[in-house]
Amino acid sequence: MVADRGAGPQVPLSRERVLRAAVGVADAGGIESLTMRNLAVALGVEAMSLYHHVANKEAILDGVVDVIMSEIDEAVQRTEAPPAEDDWKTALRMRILAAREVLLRHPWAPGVFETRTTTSLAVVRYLDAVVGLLRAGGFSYDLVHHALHALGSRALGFTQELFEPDSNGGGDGAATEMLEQLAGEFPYLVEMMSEIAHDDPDSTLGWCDDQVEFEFGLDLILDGLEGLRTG
Amino acid sequence: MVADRGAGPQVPLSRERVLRAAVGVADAGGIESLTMRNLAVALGVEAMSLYHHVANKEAILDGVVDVIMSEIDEAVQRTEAPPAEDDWKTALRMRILAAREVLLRHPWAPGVFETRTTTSLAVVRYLDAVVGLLRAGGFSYDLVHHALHALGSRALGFTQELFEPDSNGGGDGAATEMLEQLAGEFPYLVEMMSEIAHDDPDSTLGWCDDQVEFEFGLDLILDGLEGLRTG
DNA sequence: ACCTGAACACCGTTCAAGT
DNA sequence: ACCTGAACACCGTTCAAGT
Repeated sequence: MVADRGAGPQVPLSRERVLRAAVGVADAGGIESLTMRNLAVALGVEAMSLYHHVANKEAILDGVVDVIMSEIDEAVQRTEAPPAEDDWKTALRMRILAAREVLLRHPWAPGVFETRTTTSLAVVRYLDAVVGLLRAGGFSYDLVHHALHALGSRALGFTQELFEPDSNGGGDGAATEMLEQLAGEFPYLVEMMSEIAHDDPDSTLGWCDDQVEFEFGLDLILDGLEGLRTG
Repeated sequence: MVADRGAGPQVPLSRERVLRAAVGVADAGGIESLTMRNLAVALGVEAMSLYHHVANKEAILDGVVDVIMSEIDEAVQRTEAPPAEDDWKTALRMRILAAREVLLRHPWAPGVFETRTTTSLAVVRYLDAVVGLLRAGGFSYDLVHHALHALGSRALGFTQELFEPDSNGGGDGAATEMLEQLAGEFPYLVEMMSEIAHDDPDSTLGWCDDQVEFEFGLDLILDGLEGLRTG
C-alpha cells in the first residue's frame, strides 16, 4: 500500500500500476479513501497524471473489479475440485468458496461490484464457467438460468446481510443490559439471541459465524437445485 | 417531488418534511441527485436550514430508510396473509413480496439500505416480526437464525444480481450480432440465452423476468427451510 | 509522449450573523 | 427559535502549459 514512495517516474505509470495501486489504497484505508488525489500520492505522482492511463474514476472502479476477478480466477485455479461431471455440487461449492476467500481479503470489493452498472466482462467470464459447470452436472439450460438468478451475488461468494458483520464479540455487560431493554420491543429476536447464546456458551453474543451462515444458505440453495435437477 | 415550490416558511420545516422530501428527490432523480442543496431547493429553503432538523446527510439517509420501512409496514398490513400457525410459508412469502413491491417503487432504496452501517431499528422491528412468524410456524430458534442469514436481504424483498436489470427487451439485430461475436468467449452463456429465447419465443432477449426469478429463488429457500423444519 | 499546476464546478459542513 | 449568506475543506475533472 505504501507503494514506491518517492520513486516518481522511475517506473513509468501504466493502467496496470494504477489499478493495482487502487486496490492497495482501498485495502489499506477503505473504499472512501480511494480518491484520485490519494491514489496519486500512493503512486508518488500528481493526481492529473492518472488521467493519461484511465478515462476517469469510474474506469478505475471498473478496472479494480477486473483486478479482483483475476485474483478470484487464480484462487479458483488453485482449487482441487472434482470434475463437475462427477460432482457438480462440490465443484461449484468449492469455486464459490474460493471466490469468497478472495473477497474476504477485500471487504470493500462487494460494494464496488454492486455499483458497477455495466457488468464486467471478467464477471461474465466467471459466470460462463459456472454455467458450463452446471451443464456438465446435468442441468437443463432452463434450470441453469434459474440457478444463476437464485444464487445472485452468492455465485461470487458474497451476500447482503441486513445486520452489519456485528463484530460485537465482547458480550460485555452493557450490551446485555441494552438487550434486556430491547426485549420489550423485539421480543422474538432477543429470545432467539439468548437461546442461541445458551446453546453455544462459547459465543455469548458473537453468535454469528459469517462463514458458517454463508455456507448454510449456499447449501440450502445447492440442495434445492439438486432436487429440481433430478426431480 | 416538486414540493411546495415558493411556499417558503409557510409550512415550517420539520424532520418529517425533510425526510419525505428526500425520498421524493431520490424517486425523481435517482440517489445521486439527493444532495443537500438539491433537497433544499425542493423544499424551497436554503441548504443550511436542513441542519436545524437533521444532524447531517448520514442522518438523512438513516431517516430515509425509516420512511421506506414504514411504507413497507403499511404494505404488509394491507396484506391478507394466512396466520403463520396455519401456513408459515405463505405468510412469510406474502410479507416479503409486499416489501418487494414497495422497494420496486423506490429502486434506489436497496442501495441505501446497503450503505447503512448501523442497522435501522425499523429493520430490526421488521426482522423481529419475521422471527415471530417463523416461530409460530414451528421453527426452532436455531433454524430461525439460520433462516435469517439464508434469506439475507431477500427477507426485505431485494437481491443483488450480478447482471444489471437488463432492460434490453428490444432484441434488436445489433444485440444479436454482438451475441454471436461473444459466443467465442462465452459459449455456455450464449447457448443458454439462445435456448431460453427459443423456448419462450415471446421474449427474444428479454429473457429475465425479475419478479419470476426473485420468486424462484425465494421459493427455493423457503422450501429448503420447510424440509429442515419437518426433517 | 507523458506529466504538471492552476483553476472550475461541484460536494458536505462550519460559523457568524440575521430575524 | 429558526433561517441565511459567506466561507472552508474536500471532491472529480478541464485546460493550458511545461519537459
